[in-house]
Amino acid sequence: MQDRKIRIHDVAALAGVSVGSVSRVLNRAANVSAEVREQVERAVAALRYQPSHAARALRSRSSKTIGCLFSDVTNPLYARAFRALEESFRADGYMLLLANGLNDLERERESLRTFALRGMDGVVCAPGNERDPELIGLIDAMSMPVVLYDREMPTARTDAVLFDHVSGVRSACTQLFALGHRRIALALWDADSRPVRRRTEGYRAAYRAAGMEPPALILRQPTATSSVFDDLLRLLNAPDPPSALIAQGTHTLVSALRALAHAGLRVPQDFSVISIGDSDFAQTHVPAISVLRTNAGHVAAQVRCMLLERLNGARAAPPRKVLMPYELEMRASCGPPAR
Amino acid sequence: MQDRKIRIHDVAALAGVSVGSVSRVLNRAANVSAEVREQVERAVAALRYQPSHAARALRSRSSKTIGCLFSDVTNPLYARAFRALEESFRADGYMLLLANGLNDLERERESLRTFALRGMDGVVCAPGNERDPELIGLIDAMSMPVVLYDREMPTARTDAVLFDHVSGVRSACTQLFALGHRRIALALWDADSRPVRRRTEGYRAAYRAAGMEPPALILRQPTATSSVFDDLLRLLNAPDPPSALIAQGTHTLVSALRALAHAGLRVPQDFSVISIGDSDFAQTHVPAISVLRTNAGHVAAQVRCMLLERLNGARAAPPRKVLMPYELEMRASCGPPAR
DNA sequence: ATGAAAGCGCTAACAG
DNA sequence: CTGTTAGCGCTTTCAT
Repeated sequence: MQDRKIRIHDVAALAGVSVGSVSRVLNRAANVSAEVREQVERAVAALRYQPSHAARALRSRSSKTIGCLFSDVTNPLYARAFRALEESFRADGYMLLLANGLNDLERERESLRTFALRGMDGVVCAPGNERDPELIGLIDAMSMPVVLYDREMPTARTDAVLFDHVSGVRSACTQLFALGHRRIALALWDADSRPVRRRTEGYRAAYRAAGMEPPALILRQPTATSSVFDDLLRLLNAPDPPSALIAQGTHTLVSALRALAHAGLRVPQDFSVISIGDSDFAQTHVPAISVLRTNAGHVAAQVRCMLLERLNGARAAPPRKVLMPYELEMRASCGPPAR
Repeated sequence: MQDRKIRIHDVAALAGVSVGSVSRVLNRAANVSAEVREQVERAVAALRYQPSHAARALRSRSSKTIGCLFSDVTNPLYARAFRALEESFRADGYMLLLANGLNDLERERESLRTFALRGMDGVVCAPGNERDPELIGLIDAMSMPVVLYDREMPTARTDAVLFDHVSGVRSACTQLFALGHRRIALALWDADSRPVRRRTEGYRAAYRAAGMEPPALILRQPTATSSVFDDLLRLLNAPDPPSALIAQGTHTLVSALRALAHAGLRVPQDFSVISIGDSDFAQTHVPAISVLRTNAGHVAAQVRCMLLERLNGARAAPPRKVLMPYELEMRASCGPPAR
């Protein structure tokens, strides 16, 4: 059985001090004599005292909990983000409530409402839809600080960490240009989301910066789990086929590799591949697949920093948007084009 | 801004009733006249009243929160489990606090302590180590109901949902026997965990039941992400090679497929493959890989049921262990052996 | 620096 | 069936 009946009062009694002093020792640790502190700590240890979280939350108006609203933890991107966030908030005594939005507006609204209701100290969220007015209104109305995770919402006056998709894709293209590639295919999901829009932007920017017209080699999948097999094969059999591919997501990557094998193309001798987003698969594939990836730890540290700053006073400061860089890790899947 | 100042008192005033009545309307909804209820509901709506979760938790001793301790959400198995649990508890107003144990004993202990401290109404956990005495002690000492997720802990007197690894692997073997296979390799991680032990057991049982001696075709990887490439290749080049493989985890599966391709074996014409655990990869691979899988939704429903039953009185009932069946979904990766 | 006392907002026990 | 009241366990003034 848990020692569920030991209250701060008992500790005070055993230590021979007042409950106020015990509370002071437990919390800010200022204005307490060394003597009292020691007595209290001894009593706490002896009784195995554990302060009641609920009482604390009620009185201090802080639940020491961060609400996370992601579309789906089953997506490794968010699973890693969650793990990193948990890690970065752990030392501060925060725990994370996780809710899956599943791209369902009503669900996302409900989760946000629940977060408000439960008095989350902060919220990090990545809604499926960046433009729903009700969702924006809800976020703007949140009384606790919110950080948007790679989302930009029209009028939401909140902080955001944004992945630098433009530079990421641009540098991948530039890298491939340097190897001699001129026709690079880009496979994305067809969602009208910031990441997809920005990646397209980076792709075009790279071509323009290199003095070329962006080619019509962008493949758009309807969902994250649809195959690019047929589409890529068509491109490969058309005149003037691509010699390289930048593919978003493991799923796309796998089906693309299958299409390449089917077409009799070897990686990297005949065709180069870069994946957006790292995975065990990309790492252990033979040849290992080059990837464009963000550092979940860095991103989480940034989120933590923004949230804690707001919590420590800067509630009304203007919203900040921080751009997180992509790293391009070149592995064996890239080489000069065949010829 | 959130309407953070509206208290139950305000609602009572507006509705012209007492706070007690408001509370009754909000909660059990018994012993309230239709008239009062309507007044209260009107007032709640008008004021957009949201009861304070902290106050509720403090007074009613229920946080409406379930703690989940999994080794790593980054593992799709647990990500899916979490999502299913969230779904099954949502309707009851529970939210889930998720902690990653990362197979680190100290971390797991700390998470469990935090769960206790924060007054979780229930806990579902899958510790990395099933035998650590301190962890067992901690779990036994939890004051709220705990459900072990595919773990068996020596003396922990808690409920558990257990996957039926024995029957699962046995049926996979039997299925392969029926196709004509006699030499089936089994690739597992080398963890001394219940799942691994049970799978081995099922494998042996299948052979014995078929009147054969279990062959020395079990491969053990040190970690979940190590490759089986070399080991499988060695087996394939040895005398009397296997004609089928049952592989645990996507990682193992991928490296195994690579080894098969390397050895010039086609799936399923020359070699059959069954994966333990489903994945996008298994589904979209060509040929699609047969899988042994559990239904996360059913499992979650079972967990919910066990937890709620305890919460509704049966606190002291003897611990129950429920075996969850594996489903064998045969896909294109299996066929009769070559010859 | 410390103690006493006043709540935080709600539920539950008890009157009526 | 409804109102009143006493806390849940803690933090935080306010005196001292």
